[in-house]
Amino acid sequence: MDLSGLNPSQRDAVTTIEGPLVVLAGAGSGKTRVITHRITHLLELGIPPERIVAVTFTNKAAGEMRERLSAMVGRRTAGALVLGTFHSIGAAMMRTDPEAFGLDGSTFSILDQGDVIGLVRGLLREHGHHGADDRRFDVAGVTQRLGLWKNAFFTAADLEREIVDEYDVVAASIYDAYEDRLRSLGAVDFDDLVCLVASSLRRDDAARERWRARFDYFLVDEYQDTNTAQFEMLWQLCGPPHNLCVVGDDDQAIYGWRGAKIENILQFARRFPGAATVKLEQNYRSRAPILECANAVVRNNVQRNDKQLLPTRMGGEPVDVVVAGDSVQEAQWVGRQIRKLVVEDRCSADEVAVLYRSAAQGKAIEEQLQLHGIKYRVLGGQSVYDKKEIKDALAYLKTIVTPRDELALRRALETPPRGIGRQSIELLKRHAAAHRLTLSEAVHRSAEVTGLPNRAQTALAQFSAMIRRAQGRARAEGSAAAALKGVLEEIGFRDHVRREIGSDGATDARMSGVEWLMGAVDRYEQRQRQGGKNPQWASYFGTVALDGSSTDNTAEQPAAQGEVTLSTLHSAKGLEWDFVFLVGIEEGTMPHRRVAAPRISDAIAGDLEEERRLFYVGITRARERLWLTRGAARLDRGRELPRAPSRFLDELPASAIRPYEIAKQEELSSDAIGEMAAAFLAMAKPAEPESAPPRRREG
DNA sequence: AGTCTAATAGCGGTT
DNA sequence: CTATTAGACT
Repeated sequence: MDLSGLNPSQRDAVTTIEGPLVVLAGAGSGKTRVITHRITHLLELGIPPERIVAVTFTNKAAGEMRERLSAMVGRRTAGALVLGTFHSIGAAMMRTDPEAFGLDGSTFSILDQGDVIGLVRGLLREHGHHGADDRRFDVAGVTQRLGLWKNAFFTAADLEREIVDEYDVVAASIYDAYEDRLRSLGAVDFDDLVCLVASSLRRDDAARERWRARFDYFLVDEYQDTNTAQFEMLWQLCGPPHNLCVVGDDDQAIYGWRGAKIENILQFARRFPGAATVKLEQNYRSRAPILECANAVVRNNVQRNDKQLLPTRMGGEPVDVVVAGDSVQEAQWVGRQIRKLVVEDRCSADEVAVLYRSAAQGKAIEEQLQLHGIKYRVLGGQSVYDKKEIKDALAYLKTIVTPRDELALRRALETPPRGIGRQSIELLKRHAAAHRLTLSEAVHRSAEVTGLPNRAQTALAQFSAMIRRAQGRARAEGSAAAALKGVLEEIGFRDHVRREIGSDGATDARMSGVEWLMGAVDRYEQRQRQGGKNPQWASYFGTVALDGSSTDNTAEQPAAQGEVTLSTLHSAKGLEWDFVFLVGIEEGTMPHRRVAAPRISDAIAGDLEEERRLFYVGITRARERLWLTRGAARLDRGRELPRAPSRFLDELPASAIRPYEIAKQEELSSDAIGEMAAAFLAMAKPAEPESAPPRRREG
């Protein structure tokens, strides 16, 4: 093992193999190198790859790590590592050994957030909570509570201590019913993928021993963002001698709102007595002024391990603190700076990022980049799989290949509207229950169901025949993708989408998303068949449900060269760029205003220290230069309201920053030039992808 | 049952 | 301004 490229602390982190170890890895301290070297080291010691478990925060990170390791130890070995998120590893365990985790078989479906909200809405109705139909009632406030309680392993009896507000009351009243409904649907939610593993292993000695015997070494990245259930899963899986290495940074804990416990990393040594600690404080990423800002900001937090980022890259420009007249001007200014960097200074667009607190802020920047003809990609925000048209199309595919998926079938029956409404589905369900049939079987025998309106009867017969044909075709041609395509054409899916959203341009954009989906399905299917296997649809849909990273249609294509990155601060964790713009550094946005003004639907109140860490994460993404921008006013519900600078700006050291005020004059003249240039480019070479807008704006 | 219109309340982050 | 939804209408 060549350790010459590592500093002494990094070497310790790589070579301390036996027993518990916590690596406190400051931003930019070479954490990724440490992790890949550590795994390589384990493999060189002769540990079989399938006995090493490495947990990452996202599936994307897992993919990148596998890629990196492939280059170091070969594709075969890297492919054999148990590498993924807590959720994906849990899902894999549950498919391997479903009985151990209280499941009927390996074909369970995984519900995403949207599915869960729909299911809970139904339960609330059934339980007579008509308040849930009140538009001010936030169903997500209930699902959030259900998830947090489940992750804390509360029983219904434990809940009495938890109830303090009306959302607690509502959530508690359906706590058990929710679980029952999941099981009766043969479904699990995201939390179950971790919780069922943890609680089953805790309860079942045989299963615990069986699973413990499979793995020897554990590594968890981003440990500061793990929750109680994830800790428990880890605790159950890695028995003594606790060969567990966790890597993280308490200053970058930003998922408290979803139940993550910063205490997991702060008190690691208490939970694992005798644990070794390694601190990585040398920063190899950012210029000194950027680190000065980062250190000065995060020092204001109380709940943290005291540490500093020590610069190794001296010199560099001060951090620019920029104020614009309003948010539009801010976006225009950022757009122009990026054009200067990318077009005039010929910097690679890959080295530029615009980061913001909430996903919606990206839109204004997108518009500006389109104006300048600069390509970009968007991280964070809604996943493609959360979009309605994608979920609808997927529901048809599931109806064809996994007809037992009741939620999907119901969705397919209702879209597009064909005279089969909630009432008819209720009748079908009752018939199914009475005759011990699945809903799908009841649909195919709808003639036997009494009480259905004529219109529904006809529609059901048609639907049934169509699905049967599609299933036959999928089998005969070996292509479910082709069968799906046929069905979508048959039901006039395109017209349905157009009806739902109105405009033609937007319809094109959405349909290209649907086509992308069919392509992805087809690729999966062909890959499986070439390998001589049949497609494992339940597992494929599980992967899809867990893949939140794909936020645009090009996700599966090789990364195009030269794209500016737009990202939420949460999604930017772990990434870095030469040039970073942090926009909207205003009170109410950063820190978010829900910290100061919480809602009763919030299951976890906002946390100012967490907001500060988020700001810190943003600052430490930058290698060469950093701009912190804000508007003195911002459009709020159609009204322009004044905005105060973020309190975090006051925490920056004067010696490391350079204030700048955008002049009205500058904004007007340069913008006009920008527009002319963009228009000229678009006209001069309309077919050239370089100058064409990368993403269609809708409408 | 499904469609259309009008009103209204909302603008955190994600596996 | 926008997405969402309640309620009237076909």
